[in-house]
Amino acid sequence: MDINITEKTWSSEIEKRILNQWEKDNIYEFDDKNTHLEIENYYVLDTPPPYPSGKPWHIGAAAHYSQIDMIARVARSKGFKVIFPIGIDRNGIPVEIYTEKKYKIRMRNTNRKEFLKLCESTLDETESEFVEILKSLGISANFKEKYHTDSVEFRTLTQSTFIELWKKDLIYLGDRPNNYCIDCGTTIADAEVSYTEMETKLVYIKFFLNNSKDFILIATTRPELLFACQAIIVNPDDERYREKNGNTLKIPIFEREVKIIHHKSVDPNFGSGAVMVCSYGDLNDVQLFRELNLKEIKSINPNGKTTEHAKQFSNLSLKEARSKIIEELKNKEVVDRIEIISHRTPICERSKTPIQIISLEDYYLKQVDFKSKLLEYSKNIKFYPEMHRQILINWLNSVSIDWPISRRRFYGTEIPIWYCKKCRYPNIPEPGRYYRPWDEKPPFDKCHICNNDEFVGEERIFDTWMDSSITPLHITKFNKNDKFYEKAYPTTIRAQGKDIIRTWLYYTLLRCVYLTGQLPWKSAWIMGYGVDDKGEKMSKSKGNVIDPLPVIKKHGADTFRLWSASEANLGYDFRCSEQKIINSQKFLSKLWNIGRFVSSFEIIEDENKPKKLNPTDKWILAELDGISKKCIDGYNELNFFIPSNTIREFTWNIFAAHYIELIKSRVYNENKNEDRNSALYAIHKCFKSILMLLEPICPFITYELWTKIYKNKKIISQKKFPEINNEFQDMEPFTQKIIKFNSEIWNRKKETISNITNKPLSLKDSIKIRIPDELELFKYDLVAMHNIIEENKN
RNA sequence: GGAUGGGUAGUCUAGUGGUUAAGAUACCUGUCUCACACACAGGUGAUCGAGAGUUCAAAUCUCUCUCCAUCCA
Repeated sequence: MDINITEKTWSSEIEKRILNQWEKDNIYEFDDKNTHLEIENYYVLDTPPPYPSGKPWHIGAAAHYSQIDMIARVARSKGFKVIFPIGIDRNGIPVEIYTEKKYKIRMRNTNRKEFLKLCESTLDETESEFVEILKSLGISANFKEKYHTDSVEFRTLTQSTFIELWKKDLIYLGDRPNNYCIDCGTTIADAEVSYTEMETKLVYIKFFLNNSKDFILIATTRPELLFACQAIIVNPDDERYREKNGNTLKIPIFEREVKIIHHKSVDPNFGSGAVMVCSYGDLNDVQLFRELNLKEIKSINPNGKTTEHAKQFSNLSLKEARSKIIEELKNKEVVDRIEIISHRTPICERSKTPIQIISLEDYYLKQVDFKSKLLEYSKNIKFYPEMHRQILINWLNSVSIDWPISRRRFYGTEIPIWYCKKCRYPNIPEPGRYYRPWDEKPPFDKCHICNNDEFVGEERIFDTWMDSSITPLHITKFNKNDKFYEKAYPTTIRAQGKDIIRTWLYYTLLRCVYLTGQLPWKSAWIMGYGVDDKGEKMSKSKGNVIDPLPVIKKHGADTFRLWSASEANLGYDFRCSEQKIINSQKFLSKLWNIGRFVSSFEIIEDENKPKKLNPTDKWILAELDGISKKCIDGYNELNFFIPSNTIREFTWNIFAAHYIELIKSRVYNENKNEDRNSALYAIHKCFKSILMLLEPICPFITYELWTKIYKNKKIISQKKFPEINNEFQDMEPFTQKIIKFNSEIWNRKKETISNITNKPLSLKDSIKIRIPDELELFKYDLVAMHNIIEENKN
């Protein structure tokens, strides 16, 4: 009866040793050789390639990856061969901005090759650290085949698939107004725009009716665009302006005439009820220019300066132009008043700069025409949880322009195009290798159109979503290993956060359906985000972001994983508080100590199951069946909230609190009789099941306890969930009765003051009480547990 | 303005028609009881956001309102 485990608490220090052991045993071997074509049941995960330069890392993201790993472990427990790739997303603006800051340089003033090198080394540094965190969390991904979205291989795929889409006539060059970030110097897609409330001046300007002293007031938040005004619109129902339709007004300073036009989109209650339409103040202006057939006046250059149309105010930054124009308006006494209002402003998601709308030539991928088809396709995706399907549907319904895919940046996959110097025709190379048109000669001699032999390489790169929208193709070896691709595609599941449904999920759907005619995945698992302790989203601007690194270091991976599982209900946001994390750690300690207790008794395996089981043991086995089913049901829904809380509740509040106390006298009994064996059988059966059920959530502690007590590595090599046979189902109703009776006795002892010690009775003191008839079956264990001296039945 | 999710003890979370609304944490009182003081036992604490309706029965279904979070105009 020795305790085999000496340490009194579970320490996360042990995790490092276990990780080494796993690496040595190569326990995820299949994952490493994922070209086993003879194996039938693949489970392919399409996981989010994390972007390594966003620091500090987000605690919600760490929880996210922990849970993705649980998906993989559940699949293994169900007997699937799991393909769990891990990619690192390295393309894009964040690393460029980070590098600019780090070296105090500007991208556009730096040699392109030099700049790319600096970005690469920045990424290498942060990546290795980042991968270590993922590994230390116990992520069972295939790190040996880790991929990078900026590798030659991946970029080849991005370019090849682009060329395929080009050949399908799905890409075109368009000169149209679009979201533009002055700071990043590039066009950006709607999906990359976010919004913030900003205080701004609402300027009331007098516009005079032609050659009269009558004027009407125009309220605008964009006075700097005055010179690009092409119309004034008013609501047709607005009494003030009903008569003015078709009249002309003179633009102050610039002395140009514009018409007043009725339009129902004007809110008469905002400002003065008269709105100037400029190219372009916002997306509404874009729509009005199209609808009213107005002639565009280019107001802002790509460098963020006013154009020559601004006359004496040209070549000024928007801020300068704004203040100078307001000043001049004041001088001319045409400013009626200025109000400060709070205004929802679109900003660049990456640089947080207000978005401008300007016209530039960019490449577009058609998507508007394909919307309804995608809606149809998406019906065949199973969503975990179902409620988040709506986010995709809403986004699909709101897509109104095609996807601009070209970016005027450096660190990304190059657009593989060479323009003929003579006829300007964009020549496209054959797919199959990685091209850098700004740095290399074209792989052809003559222009396809005019036979000229001089070319200019395209300098722009792709939107990074062009890379990450093909992860399902990359991981299934699309166009590389047809046999493997046939088996692995469509993948089993896409796991991601709900915040990137309109980007990553949507773009992947679009591109993969275009390229393969099939859905990229059978199901999509959508996680909510980690919010702060007040329930608000974490963001750098609010300053409430929690860095997971110190938390993981302090409490350990299993604690962190258990916390994440028991805090985050499927698809819902979850709060992050250290107190909750500490609670998870306490449970692991409890489990560890139950393990110490269990480990001190000999093991009776299933093949030696005693013929006759004691009722108490039957009862706990019945209870075990019940909670096993609940856990497995939760796992089937990929909702780790259910098993984590169910296991905790059972282990702590039933198994430890009641069952173990009930059987102590039998298992401590020196006589190795049948009753003792019955208890030993049941206690090990329960404990093994607890470990098996908890393994996907807490792989470290379950591995350690299993190998220590059961002296084999079955929990890893032969992973399975417990079988449920409902053998003793009729015992389940006793649970509440046993708990109630035990509680009664503990209460009674507490209320009774001992004559000897003058204190309440200790739990081991004897007590006179009558055992109710309904608990007659458990009499032996109850008497021993509470030291009951039975009262005679009258 | 629209969409989605939510409002349950001081705090967090479970609970989709049926006995005294569950758990965690915090707080209070005891106990070092041979696995565990990161523990054990006990206790205080909720008119289940507001109002109306359906029903024998509502935290749970319907409607209206209100507040919060997130996303989109």
